[in-house]
Amino acid sequence: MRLVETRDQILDAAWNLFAERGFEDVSVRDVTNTAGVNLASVSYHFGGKEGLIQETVKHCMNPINEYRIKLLNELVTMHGSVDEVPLVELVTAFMRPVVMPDECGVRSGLMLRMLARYLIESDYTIPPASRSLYTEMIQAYAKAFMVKFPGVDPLTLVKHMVFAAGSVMLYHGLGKVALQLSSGSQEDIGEIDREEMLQDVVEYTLCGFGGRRHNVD
Amino acid sequence: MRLVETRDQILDAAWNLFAERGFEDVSVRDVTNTAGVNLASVSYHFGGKEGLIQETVKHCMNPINEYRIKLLNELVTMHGSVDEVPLVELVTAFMRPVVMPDECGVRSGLMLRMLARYLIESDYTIPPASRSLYTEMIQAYAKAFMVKFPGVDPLTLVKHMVFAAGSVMLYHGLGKVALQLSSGSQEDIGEIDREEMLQDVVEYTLCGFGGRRHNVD
DNA sequence: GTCAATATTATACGACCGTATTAAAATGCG
DNA sequence: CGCATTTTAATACGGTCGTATAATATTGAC
Repeated sequence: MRLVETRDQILDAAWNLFAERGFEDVSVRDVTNTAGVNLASVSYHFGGKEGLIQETVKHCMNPINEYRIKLLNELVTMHGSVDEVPLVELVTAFMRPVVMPDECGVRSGLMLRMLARYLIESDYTIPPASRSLYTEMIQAYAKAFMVKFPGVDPLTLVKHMVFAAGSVMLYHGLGKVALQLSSGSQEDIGEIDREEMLQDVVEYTLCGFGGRRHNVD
Repeated sequence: MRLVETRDQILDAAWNLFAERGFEDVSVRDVTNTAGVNLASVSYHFGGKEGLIQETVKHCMNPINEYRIKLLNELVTMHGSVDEVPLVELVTAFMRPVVMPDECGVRSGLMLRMLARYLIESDYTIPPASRSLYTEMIQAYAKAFMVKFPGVDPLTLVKHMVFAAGSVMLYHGLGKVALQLSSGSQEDIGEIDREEMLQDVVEYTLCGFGGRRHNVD
C-alpha cells in the first residue's frame, strides 16, 4: 500500500521541519522534498498546507493528552479512589507526558516547541481535532485536584494547572540559556537530564499547588 | 523633524502587527501601509525586515528588564540590605514587570505574546541588543535569591526563575481557554484582572521557591 | 485481464515577498 | 537664498510561495 507510506512520510517530514523552523518558515516544497514525495501530495492528502499543520499538531498533541488521561486512570484504579492518590503522583501524571513525550509515542524533544509555536501563532486556540480530548483531560484533572483540595477555589486550581503547564514550556529552551548565563560560563551546558527535570518541575508545581508559603522571612 | 516621526510610526505599527500576527506572517508592506509611510522606509531606517524585528523586540524586552533591575535596587535600598528584603517582594519585583508592562512604558498585553513568539522562533536566543541587560538582570536576581536561600543549590534557584517566567507566559492566552473549558461554559471569560493575576502567580511562585511541600497527604 | 478508483507526478499560474535603485522632496546651515 | 545632506517616495526585479490542473501510474475487486 503506497498511499499510507506517502501520507506518513509527509507527516514525518512536516513534524521535524515545523518543530525546528516553525510553520510559516517551512514551505510545502520543503516538506515534500524532505519527504521525497511530490509537491502536490500535500494538497491531495491534506487539502493544503493548513490541513497539514492541523494534522501534524494533532498527531503531537493528542497522544500527550491521552497519556495524561491514561496515567490518571491508572492511579485511580491503583489506589482505589481519587482522594487516595497522593498529590505528588497526580502532579507527576500531569507533567510526565510533557517532559517524556517518547513514552506515548511522540518522538523528540521538539514537541514542546512545536506545541508552543502553534498555540502562540494560533492565538492560543486548541486545534479543533484536539479540542474535545483536551477538554476531557483538563476536566478530569480539575476534578481530581478538586478532590485533593476541597477548600480551594476550583478556578484557582485551573490557574495552577496552567501555571504548571507554562513552567515547563520554557525549560527546554530558555532554561539552557538562563542556566548558562547565570553560571557565567560560555560553554554549552549540554542536554538537560529529563528525569531530573521532571523531578524538579514536579516538586516546584507541588509547592505551588500546596498553596502554603514557605516560612522564609 | 520628520525623521523621528517616520521611524517611530514604523516601530509602532510593527509592534502591533508583529505581536498580533507574528513576524513571518507580517510583511514589510503591511507595516508600512499601517504606518502610512513608504515601503522603502524600512530598508532606510532599519536596514531591512530583520533589523526592524530586532529593534521591535528590543524596545519591548529592554524596558522590562530595566524595570526589574530598578525594582530590585529600590527594594534593597529600602530595606537596607538584600537579605532583609522579604521574599514575597523579591518575587513580585521579578514578576510585576511582565504582568504590568505598562508601568515601564511597554504598552498593551501583547508584549508577552510577542516575546514568546520571538524566543521560540529564534531558538530561544535572546536578541544581541538585549543580551547584556538580560544577563545583568538574571544575575542580580540570582544573587538575591541565593541570599534568601543560602542552603539551596544556585542552579535550582535559576531553574525556579525559569519556571516562574514560564508560568505567566501561557496565562494570557491559554489561561483564558482552560478556564473557559473547565467551567464548561462556552462564553468568553473576558479580560483577566491583572492585579489578581499578579497576586496569583506571585503566590504560586513563592510556594515553588519555598521548596517545601504542602502537607496534603 | 479489465476497469474503475485511488494515488502520484509534472508543471503552470497568479500572487506576494524582501530588497535595491533611482528620483523627488524636505531639511539644516552658511 | 543656495547647497549639501538627510529623508521620503515610486517603482522594478528576482525569487518563492500555495494551489490548481492535467496526465500518468498504481491499486484492488471482479
